Amino acid sequence: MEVERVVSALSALAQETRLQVFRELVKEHVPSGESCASGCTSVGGGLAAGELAKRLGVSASSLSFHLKEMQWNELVSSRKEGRSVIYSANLPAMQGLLAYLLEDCCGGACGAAQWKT
Amino acid sequence: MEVERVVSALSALAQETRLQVFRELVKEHVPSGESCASGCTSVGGGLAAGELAKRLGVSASSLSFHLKEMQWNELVSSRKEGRSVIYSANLPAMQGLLAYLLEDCCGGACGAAQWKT
DNA sequence: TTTATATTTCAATTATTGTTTAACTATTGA
DNA sequence: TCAATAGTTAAACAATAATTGAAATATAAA
Repeated sequence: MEVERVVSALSALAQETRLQVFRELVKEHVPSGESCASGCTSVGGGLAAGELAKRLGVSASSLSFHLKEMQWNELVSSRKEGRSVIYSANLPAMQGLLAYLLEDCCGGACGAAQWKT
Repeated sequence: MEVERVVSALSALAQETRLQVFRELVKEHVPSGESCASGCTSVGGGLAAGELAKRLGVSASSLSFHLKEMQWNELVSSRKEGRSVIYSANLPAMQGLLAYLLEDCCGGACGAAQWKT
């Protein structure tokens, strides 16, 4: 991963609303392959933009701005469902970012911290 | 770690010059307890502000601005040596940040990614 | 259809960041 | 002491980023 992309991805997380968005979406994540329990409303996991806005207490348009930023950086992806847009966390992207920081910014120097598998 | 501090630390890394500074400093890191090889100029590891500025090709004052930001976020620390100020990476802080992201932002969901010890 | 809901887009505005230049402080060495 | 070196600070400016409110788009429901 080149420094420029890393900086961009970090910027996408370095903002209160966006970090909260990511945390909410991780909570709602449903591992691919697994089906969710009965009563589950959003097949495939994720949250509608409106639900996110409600939970975080931000305006729809402000949230939309932030989601766009995160999507550009591939931290989240979206799908349309009815009249909602469901956003979900892109965990592999986060893994990639963490792997870079661990390897390139902690290096061998960060003895205790290792990436397992 | 509370979200606010995490956002602040991420912001400190989410900038080209500052990320490069951190990478340079990690390269120059000398694990505490270990002494460096003969010919080693900077006992304790780290780099002088001027040397950093030269390597990254930024002005002294601009670098100083960025170093202050990083120091505020405890990503680097400094000591005075003669008329130089030697900066070094604060790896435990980086570890803490990565631990937070791994646990709170990848959660159980980030199956493959684990923090070892 | 018409109306209501969900979300995005745009323009205007405000707030936050980063760069530059010049002045300032501290330390060393002639 | 005086000049040179190493860094920091502060003010002015430029560039980016975030919020707001209104208008636009798309889908669903009456």
